[in-house]
Amino acid sequence: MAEAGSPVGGSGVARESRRRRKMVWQAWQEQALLSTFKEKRYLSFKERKELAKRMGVSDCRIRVWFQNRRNRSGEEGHASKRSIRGSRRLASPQLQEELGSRPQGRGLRSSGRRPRTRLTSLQRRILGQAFERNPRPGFATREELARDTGLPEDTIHIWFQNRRARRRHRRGRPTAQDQDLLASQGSDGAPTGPEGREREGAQESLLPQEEAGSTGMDTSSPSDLPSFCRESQPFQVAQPRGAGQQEAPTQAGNAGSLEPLLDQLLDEVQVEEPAPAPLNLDGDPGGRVHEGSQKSFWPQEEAGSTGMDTSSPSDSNSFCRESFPSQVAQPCGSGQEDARTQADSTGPLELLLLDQLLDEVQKEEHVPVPLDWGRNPGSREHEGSQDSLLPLEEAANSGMDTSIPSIWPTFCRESQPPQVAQPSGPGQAQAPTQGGNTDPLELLLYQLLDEVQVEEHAPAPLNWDVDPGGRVHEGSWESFWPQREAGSTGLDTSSPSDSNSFCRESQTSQVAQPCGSGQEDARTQANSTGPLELLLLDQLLDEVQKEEHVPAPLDWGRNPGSREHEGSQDSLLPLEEAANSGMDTSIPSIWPTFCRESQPPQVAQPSGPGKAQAPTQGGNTDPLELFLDQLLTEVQLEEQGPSPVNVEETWEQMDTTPDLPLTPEEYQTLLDML
DNA sequence: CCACTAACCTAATCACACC
DNA sequence: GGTGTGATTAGGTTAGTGG
Repeated sequence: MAEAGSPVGGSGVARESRRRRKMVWQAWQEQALLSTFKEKRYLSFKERKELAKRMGVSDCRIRVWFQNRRNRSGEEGHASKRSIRGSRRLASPQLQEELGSRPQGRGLRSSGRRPRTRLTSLQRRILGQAFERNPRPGFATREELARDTGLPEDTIHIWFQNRRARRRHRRGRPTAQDQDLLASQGSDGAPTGPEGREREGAQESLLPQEEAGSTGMDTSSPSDLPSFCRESQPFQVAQPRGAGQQEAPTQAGNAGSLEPLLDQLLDEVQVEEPAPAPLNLDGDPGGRVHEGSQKSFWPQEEAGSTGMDTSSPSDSNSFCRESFPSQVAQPCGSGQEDARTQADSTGPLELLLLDQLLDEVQKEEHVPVPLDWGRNPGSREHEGSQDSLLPLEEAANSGMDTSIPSIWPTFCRESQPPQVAQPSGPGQAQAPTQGGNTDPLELLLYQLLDEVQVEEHAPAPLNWDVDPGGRVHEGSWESFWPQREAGSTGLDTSSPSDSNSFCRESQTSQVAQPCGSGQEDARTQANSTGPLELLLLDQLLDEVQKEEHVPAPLDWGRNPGSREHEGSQDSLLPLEEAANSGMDTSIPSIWPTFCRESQPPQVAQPSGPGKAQAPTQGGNTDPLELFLDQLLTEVQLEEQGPSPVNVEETWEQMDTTPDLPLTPEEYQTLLDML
């Protein structure tokens, strides 16, 4: 979501955090929050959603803010927040009720709560498996799961909280043995605090044998090695402390009977595959956690070397750290660690077989087991929350574009405002095929690009009305409530249903947030899920488009320079400046880049490399492919050694392709950019 | 270093669906 | 009514940021 607030963490190369990027409220936002808080200390789900929508942030931010605010303003009418544990409850509902500040009093009416999410078996399975791997997923992992399941990240978060709580509850307090063990590890039994947390994580992680045993497994088997061992996660040692171990995978068991067994089996299959990244000792199996791992960042230099704009404001680091959903299809699993290790180590077939086995055991009939559903969310489309997902048919009946590639889950399509989800938008995936191009590389390129685009360009309609003209960012609280203003701009301000909105929300974070852990995600995923060529060629297309003064909306997902304007108000590019930079400013600035994208760029595209946007008519001797291959080769050669590209020679070759009217100078420029 | 505070945690509880 | 589980709460901790 294009949150109107700004992220913090712009200074220097900050570490990637397992946490959601910290929000820095703008003055007007804070004013809005305070004002609302004065009136109501508790917001119903709808109110929260509404406020979030108006403020251009996700509602979980609102929830957290109110949570913290209540917690810190106890003196305003509450018993001290420092009240002892036992009396904790006295300060809550009843007191709130007395104060009359809680809307529903005891027992929130259903209308005041988020509609209960009904998880499908598949979603449960996904989450369950993720939980097995890591009961405390970090933000990035939760985002991954959110994408995989089609659930809001917030819901994922809550699910994990509940799951942990219930597991603890079922296990009961640590046994004397456990306590002895813990004591031997220097724990003091406190449930919280740095040591407490660490120990708690250890506690969870030290129980698997017991659980494995309870499932009837041979606990002496090497396969019982905790997942953190298999994942080379010495979190008990390497994890500094506190939340640092949140991502540390534990192999705490599933309370179920057969499921853990099968999950374990799945793990073993994975273990048999190539060894997991052993270098990631920072608690992130795939280097995703970024806890001290330089590699896990999107290094400026790397970005620069790819031609990305690395001159972005200091904030760029932080906004890049933001949630970043991997724009490219992710492998299944709990998180990015899967994206890197599991993706490599677990074949879809294995997942399929095991999933099927799981299905049979669970007698979950009629649940389609997608082949590598992690990469093909389309299979999951119908698996989403019943409350929140709009059935495809319904979406189609409502006039929505349902032809968007299956990579985009239903909730995404749902969020595509009709005026946005036009054929030429993300749906460009069809363009090449419509053009009759049968070139496999190009088709692949288009396909992958479109899938990436579709994910990257998920619209955040909820928030556009917040800032139709960028005014919201000017800090006027008075002008903040935007509904009517948005309406006056002609934007669709019709309030979506709650379920829709929170679905959209789950995705907006994927959209507007440029690229978060993301930047590297985009890159690594591109690397991991697509051919290397994709990245290079994609970049090339970007540059060509820029060169030709064609905005490259398709790629802002990989181009922080352009994506910045989606996020914080600090990074909004004035129209003027945008115009000067060659951007298409004929479209209202509020309309995200991908909207401009819907103005068929492929039509306006001149010939040449830029025509990659449009299907070529050629056959196997497709000039685009020749051209791109040539460039790719040259780029690779250039990377390998100092041997300069022979422009003239290349040009001669290119010259044989009638559709590439680049001059040698232009071509050289192109190469330079690469 | 310290204050501030968003993000996160646990524990308890509510609310609702399902049996 | 019991159970399971998603959602919410209070109260506390963690960690990033800025003074």
